[in-house]
Amino acid sequence: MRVSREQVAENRQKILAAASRLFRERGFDAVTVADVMKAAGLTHGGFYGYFRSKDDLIAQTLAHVYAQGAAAETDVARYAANYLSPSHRDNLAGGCPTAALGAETVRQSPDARAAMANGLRQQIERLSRGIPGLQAAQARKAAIGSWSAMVGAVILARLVDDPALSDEVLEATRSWIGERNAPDEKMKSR
Amino acid sequence: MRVSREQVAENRQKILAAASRLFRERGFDAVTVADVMKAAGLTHGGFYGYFRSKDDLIAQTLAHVYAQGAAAETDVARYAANYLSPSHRDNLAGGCPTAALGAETVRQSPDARAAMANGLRQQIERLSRGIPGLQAAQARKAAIGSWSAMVGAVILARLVDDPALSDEVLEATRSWIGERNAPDEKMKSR
DNA sequence: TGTACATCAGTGAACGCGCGTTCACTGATGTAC
DNA sequence: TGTACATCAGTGAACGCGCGTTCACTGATGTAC
Repeated sequence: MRVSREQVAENRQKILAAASRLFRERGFDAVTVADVMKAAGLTHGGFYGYFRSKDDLIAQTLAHVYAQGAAAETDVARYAANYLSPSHRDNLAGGCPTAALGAETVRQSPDARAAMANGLRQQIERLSRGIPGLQAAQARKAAIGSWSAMVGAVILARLVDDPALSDEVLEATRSWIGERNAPDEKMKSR
Repeated sequence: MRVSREQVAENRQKILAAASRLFRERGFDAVTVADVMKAAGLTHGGFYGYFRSKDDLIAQTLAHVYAQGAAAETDVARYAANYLSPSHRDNLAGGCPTAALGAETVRQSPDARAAMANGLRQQIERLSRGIPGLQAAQARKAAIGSWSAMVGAVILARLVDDPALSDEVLEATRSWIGERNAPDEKMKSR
């Protein structure tokens, strides 16, 4: 049964949205083409009308998720407070794709890695603008360091099975980043 | 053909060593039981004499890799310089298991997560001792923050397809951590 | 210490099963007149 | 604008294939005397 052009465009978005959530939640390998199509309300046979292969879906999903993520610009401390919250840690499917999928992407196709790398460049620039009172080069360095710490902390907090330690990793990293990027408070901590 | 007790113990070590390298290099899902046994010089059928299942192998491999990793204690700056080097980034199979497998471990068995969590506790304590001139609570916080940044930076540097950006992520994070933990140099950077 | 037998580590064929992918078919949409 | 036909998005069965796991068998090791 053929479907209208608008429906095709809409189905494409549904597939990408479903893939985006499922990949983040379970990882690339554990999600099947049939899982994605079912979550998008379709059957698996139609998949190859939209994508050349599962690898193609992975690359396009990453490109899609970073293309729409031009989030509002805040300062690093506020951004980190949200990023390093327990609710973000517990929200795998809806959370940061870099924290959920970054480590697996090393072993994915060149297109998938390129999409992830673009997401990283975008994020470094966004965070650089959110660090006040520093020269551009210093701000960029602080953005990279802060982002590394945020991504690492969420990954560590997620793998830990002890809730107290998991909370501590988030909170300690948030505080540590804050001291580093807010010169006024830095002195008080000593 | 039966084999001596010593040979059994040695084979067990070979299987764990092979699994440890292969898992870090390709991830848990992409490595097959047959791959591991072949790398250990055995055939796949014998696997279930050593482990109850592939999940059991994963958990025991993680426990094994963290049990032997009681590395010498250095200060954080020196540790970070090694950890954030291009050679560590490029050495997936022989590098840090947390950076290679941490993100995937969220979706693994409780035993696997417990082994990873133990590795994290061990690492936090080790790094805490490597931060001079701070109270215990402050040193622990700095250890957690520094470790988050190291793990995050290696993951980001590995996924990026642009060598210059990858090097920059490592170097910026190394420098950023150094400024934070070495009070003398911190002032010069402003 | 030497011999006879029981044990069991390792082998490789075989098993279900689920995956990515293909394909003949269907019927609603889009187009030509 | 209405009608007739071509197009093609979606369906679901089917395909190889490789995976984790099982199992009957082999023959060297360990043990009892």
